[in-house]
Amino acid sequence: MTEDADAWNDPRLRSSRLFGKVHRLFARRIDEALRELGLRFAQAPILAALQGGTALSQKDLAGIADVEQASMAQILERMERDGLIQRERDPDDGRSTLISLTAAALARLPAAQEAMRRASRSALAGLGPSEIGDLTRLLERIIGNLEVE
Amino acid sequence: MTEDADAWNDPRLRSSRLFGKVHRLFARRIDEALRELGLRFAQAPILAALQGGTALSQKDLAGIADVEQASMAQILERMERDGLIQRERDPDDGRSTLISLTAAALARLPAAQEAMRRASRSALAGLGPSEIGDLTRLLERIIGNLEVE
DNA sequence: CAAATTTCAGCCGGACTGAGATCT
DNA sequence: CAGATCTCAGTCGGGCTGAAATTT
Repeated sequence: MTEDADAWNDPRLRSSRLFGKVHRLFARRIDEALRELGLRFAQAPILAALQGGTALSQKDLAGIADVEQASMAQILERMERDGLIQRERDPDDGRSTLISLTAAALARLPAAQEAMRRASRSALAGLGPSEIGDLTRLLERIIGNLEVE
Repeated sequence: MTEDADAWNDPRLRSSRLFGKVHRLFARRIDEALRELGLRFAQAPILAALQGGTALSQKDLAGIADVEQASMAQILERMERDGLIQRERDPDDGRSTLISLTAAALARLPAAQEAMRRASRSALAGLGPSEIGDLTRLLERIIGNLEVE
């Protein structure tokens, strides 16, 4: 109740909190949908990239998922523990490991896709295609602002 | 390249990834702005709630910041370690602790506010007030969808 | 005493940084 | 040797569950 109390209510500052909240709730909703398949939201970009039996390096996957390599290493470690991926030494480059999905993971892909689509449809219920387009464009403009440093 | 490859590109599914990215980049930008003050983005709701010397319980702060109580306990633990808050037993309810900002934290509030406002202005550069309003409303509708079970 | 509230303790998954090891 | 790739260690901000302490 000091004289600058409402400066904390600047609309830009308020929106900064909303992104985290939407992200948390959205991820939780998708995780719930994937739980019975033994999969997680964070694994989605990997599943998509390696569908059909493709094999990629840890670095490639980090680039695709847009996370740091160390983060990707942790995710892959858990996926290996859970029998979703296998690693093999790259015959052409001894520094690198080639990662691919196991048969068990491949078999779950169609159901995973369907579960994720259902979850994201329910999250965005009531938003028309044009609103989703607007939202996506706004988010991408903000990302553009934040990626220049 | 299987026949369902483009199902991973559903606009709703793609947008689900954008929230996390915006949140990460936005939080990093604000953290950078606050670093010289020894503060963090996650502490902002606490700083706002306790400005002016208010004292609140851990549970109240968790509700205000919209995180679980256990998460708030960790944030407060770090803030106490860094000399930003002090705890005292609530005289009216022995189960509860009253948390308030130290003088050192109070002194940094105006600069922190200014740094956060500058950072969020740069993150949302090029977006007019009506676009920020649209964005906020869309985010709140999504949160509404995700909060009903 | 039983029930409710608050906090604490431990584990998990996801992300970052920075430093080191290993291979090209 | 320089550069690329991966590993390792530490930190952070979230989540969950279950136990302990204290009131009501």
